[in-house]
Amino acid sequence: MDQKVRVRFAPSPTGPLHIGGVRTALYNYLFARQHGGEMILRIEDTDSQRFVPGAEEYINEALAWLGIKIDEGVREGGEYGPYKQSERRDIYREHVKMLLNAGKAYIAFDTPEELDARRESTPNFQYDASTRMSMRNSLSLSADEVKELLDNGAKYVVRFLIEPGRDVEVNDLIRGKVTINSSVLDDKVLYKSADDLPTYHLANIVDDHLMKVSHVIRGEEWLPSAPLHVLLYEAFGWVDTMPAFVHLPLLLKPDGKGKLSKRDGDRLGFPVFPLEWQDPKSGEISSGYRESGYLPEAVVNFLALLGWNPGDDTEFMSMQELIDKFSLDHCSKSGAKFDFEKGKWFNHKYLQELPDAQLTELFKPILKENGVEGFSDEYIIRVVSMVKGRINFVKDLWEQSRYFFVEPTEYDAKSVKKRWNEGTPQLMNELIEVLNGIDDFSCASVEPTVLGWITDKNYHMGNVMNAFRLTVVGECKGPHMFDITELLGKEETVRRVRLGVERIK
RNA sequence: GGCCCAUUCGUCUAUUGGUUAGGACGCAAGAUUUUCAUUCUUGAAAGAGGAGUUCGAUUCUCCUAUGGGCUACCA
Repeated sequence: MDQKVRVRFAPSPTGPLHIGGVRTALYNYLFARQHGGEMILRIEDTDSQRFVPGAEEYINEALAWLGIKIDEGVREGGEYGPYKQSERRDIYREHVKMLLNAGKAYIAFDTPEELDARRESTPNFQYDASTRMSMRNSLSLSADEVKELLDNGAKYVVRFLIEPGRDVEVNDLIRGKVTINSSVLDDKVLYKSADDLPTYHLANIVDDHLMKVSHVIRGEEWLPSAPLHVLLYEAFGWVDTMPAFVHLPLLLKPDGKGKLSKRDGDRLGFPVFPLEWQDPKSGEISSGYRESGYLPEAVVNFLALLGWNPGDDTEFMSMQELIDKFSLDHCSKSGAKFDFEKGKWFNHKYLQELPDAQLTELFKPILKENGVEGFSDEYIIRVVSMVKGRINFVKDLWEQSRYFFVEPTEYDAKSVKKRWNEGTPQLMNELIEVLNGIDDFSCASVEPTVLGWITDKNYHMGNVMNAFRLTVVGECKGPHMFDITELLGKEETVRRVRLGVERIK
């Protein structure tokens, strides 16, 4: 690569960053890091109508949480700023003027209402070479008329003049050559006088050029307008430094039709946003991966594999490994359905890798929420090490281990029916005596004693042990029984067996 | 409707003209166990359809079908 790699992630602050956007950011980041290049975060706030307060902060926080580091941006600074499009108005005005003076763009006065009316009356209406002379613009109107409208402060837009009948080629690094005829393109609005802002297309091209972007890596939804962008580079005379285009396949709904959207999360019960988000207007809350107990490393790993693979069977990769292995050659061309189950599995695996002490720190706030206090770190760490194998999320820790902190108040009906019969209370009373006779309550000491008692009396191992478990845990599940009793201690264990005898019917 | 992109197990994907079409999630069965889970082993499961090109196509070309995207003074 003769040119320094510079990529950009350019979200618009119209809401929380979507998980598909996160993946685009991630691929940009991996590509930049691998090539020793730079990553720019540009805020594309050219739609004053859809601006949502808090969205920009959300984007920063989400990327930081995931470990996607930005080199240049609104907060980071850089020599090609400002990095927020609403602060680049002068630049855009100047470039619009360049196009206008060169005769590559023109001024149009048609109001939104007029355009709607035209679309209504003409099927498949398109503002292009075939129709522009019947509209109200600087091409169809006389110079005097145009001047008068302008002098009177009429609202206008600037449209790109597209020559029909030309095959425009876009060279996409994932898809290869994509050709489209310019006749199917319309004279896109480049600038609106109403808010003195450009539209995406103009701002995008001007900024990418000025910011010396080498690779435009973005979602596939931009592929149809890529030829327009190529034409814009031509119109400005920037073809020599035009960036390479990469259009990533989309993330699709898990259950069928369309691309993954905001609503799918709540409908299907998984987050589509990295962080929890509360809509400032409606107050509606959308769940986030962070709040749902996902580890950022797991989210990154899982997301990286949705549309890319390392070319072998490797599945677990740290950010650094992803950076080393990433390649556009191994990006897939087709959309990927979002498989939430696999995401869960990734989190499970990453949770197992986490040191117990660290998991414990994540668990503590949840304990507090459930009103549990006064247990030592050492105790919690031992609990965590015992039950972590059965969790997918940090929050699962509570359900899997609550009996270590509070006595059971209910006993699982199914287990009671299966494991508790008339003779059981008597059996448990005997067990209490056996337990009372043991001084050293470690697993190594209690286990042989209790098992020996069962064998000597010729009792049924399964019946006794399951009933025992029922009184201590509340249901027939959990780690090795004598590991539980060791941690609970003699007094508490005996107390629970007694309570069980009283309560279970 | 028009234009563009795509199409391998249910899902994510490997295989870039010659493979018993591989792996992972999920699912099922078995092993282990005093329980549940973990874990381990095994299993079922795929190249959309039709024409070409070729000695040979999942792989190349075309058509059809299906899916997706775009078609705003949104990005």
